Amino acid sequence: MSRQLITHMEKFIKLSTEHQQVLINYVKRESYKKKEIILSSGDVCRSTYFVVKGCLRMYFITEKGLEQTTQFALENWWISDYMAFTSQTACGFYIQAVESTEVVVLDHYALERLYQEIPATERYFRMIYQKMAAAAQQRTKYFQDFSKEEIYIHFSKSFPEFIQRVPQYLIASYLGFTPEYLSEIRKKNLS
Amino acid sequence: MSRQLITHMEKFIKLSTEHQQVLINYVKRESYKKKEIILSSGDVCRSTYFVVKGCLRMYFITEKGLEQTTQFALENWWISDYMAFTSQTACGFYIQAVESTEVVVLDHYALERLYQEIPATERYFRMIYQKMAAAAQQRTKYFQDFSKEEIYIHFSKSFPEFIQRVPQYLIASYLGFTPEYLSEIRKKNLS
DNA sequence: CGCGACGTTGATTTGCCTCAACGATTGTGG
DNA sequence: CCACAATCGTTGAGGCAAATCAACGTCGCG
Repeated sequence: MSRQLITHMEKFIKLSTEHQQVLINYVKRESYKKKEIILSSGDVCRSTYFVVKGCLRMYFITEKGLEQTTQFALENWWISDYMAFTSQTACGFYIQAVESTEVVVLDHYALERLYQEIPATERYFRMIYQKMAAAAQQRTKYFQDFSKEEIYIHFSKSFPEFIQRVPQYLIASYLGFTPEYLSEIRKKNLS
Repeated sequence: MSRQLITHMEKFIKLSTEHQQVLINYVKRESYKKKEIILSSGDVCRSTYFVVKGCLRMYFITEKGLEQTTQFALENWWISDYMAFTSQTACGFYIQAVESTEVVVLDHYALERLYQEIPATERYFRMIYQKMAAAAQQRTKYFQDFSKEEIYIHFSKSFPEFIQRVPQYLIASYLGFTPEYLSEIRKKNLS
């Protein structure tokens, strides 16, 4: 149900039952199987996705032809290509289900209507984007401060659930190094 | 004057002259000389800064004791440690003037009042943070896709004004490599 | 004019990648 | 339910991009 999105929004703003109904009418629910592609590079990015259950990842294809993961989204996270979503143009990323995943889909047109009909949603997304900007600053800091080995150790302590749920080669791809090197790091740090 | 901030906001939202006055009463104007520190790591991050004229940079001190630049802010950009600003806690970055710089300062308390008194500001900042999130995604992509040499070439083409205004060792620090290596790249690519 | 900040150059070192090969585990069709 | 294939993780040899270290120009400013 879209209930979970409403619960999440109510951590930030109040929504009357009437407004909740408006919201529900504007969103879609979708399910994806493991490895299914939700959005392809080159498509117009019409939607932003809220993960209800499961895990998505965002990646792109490098000049050398490798998949490079840039983000994961677990439960209660939003994910999209925000540059392409904002301008409703072709996006430069893929979004794929890491596990079988249920999402709430909010498309650009519906969101603009929401902002008009429920001004409080403007506040909600202001806070969500603010958290994203903050997280990006922290991420930049860690990536510049630490060696690849330290990045892995820091990541595995900060987000142990990812180590459980996500295959190692995707972790490596996200952290910016090769599966081989990750393997070496793990051997050195076995506890 | 704070006029420039209002002009910037009016690219995104409408403000009555009355609201403009409210805004002006909530912000401060400040000037900083070249190399002056605006915010220190460890301070509570009470404000967000809008650059009217000049250039600021954000950096932190690495474990090895080096200054690592994470962001620049030219005219019409906002800058702050958004994690620390949101929670009103000690920040992990420094903000320093690269040139002599004039800013509009908006502190946390004033901003909360603004959101209440002028709901449209919520929309404005939603859009600003959304742009930041989008920019962070693009930046992550470039940094993972390109070699350091390609990063420099891409950066110097995308933001030629930085190459003019900002000393090379700060560019190097921002792009994540040493001044020596930057020098080598420049020699190879002189046109 | 002199000093400190900035940029350059070259020799050496290293963190991490590339490539290739081989186990282990998972999934799938017969 | 087994055989076989694909996917995933590990290991090791060799190589390269970029860092480190040290020394030396050069420019702008007090």
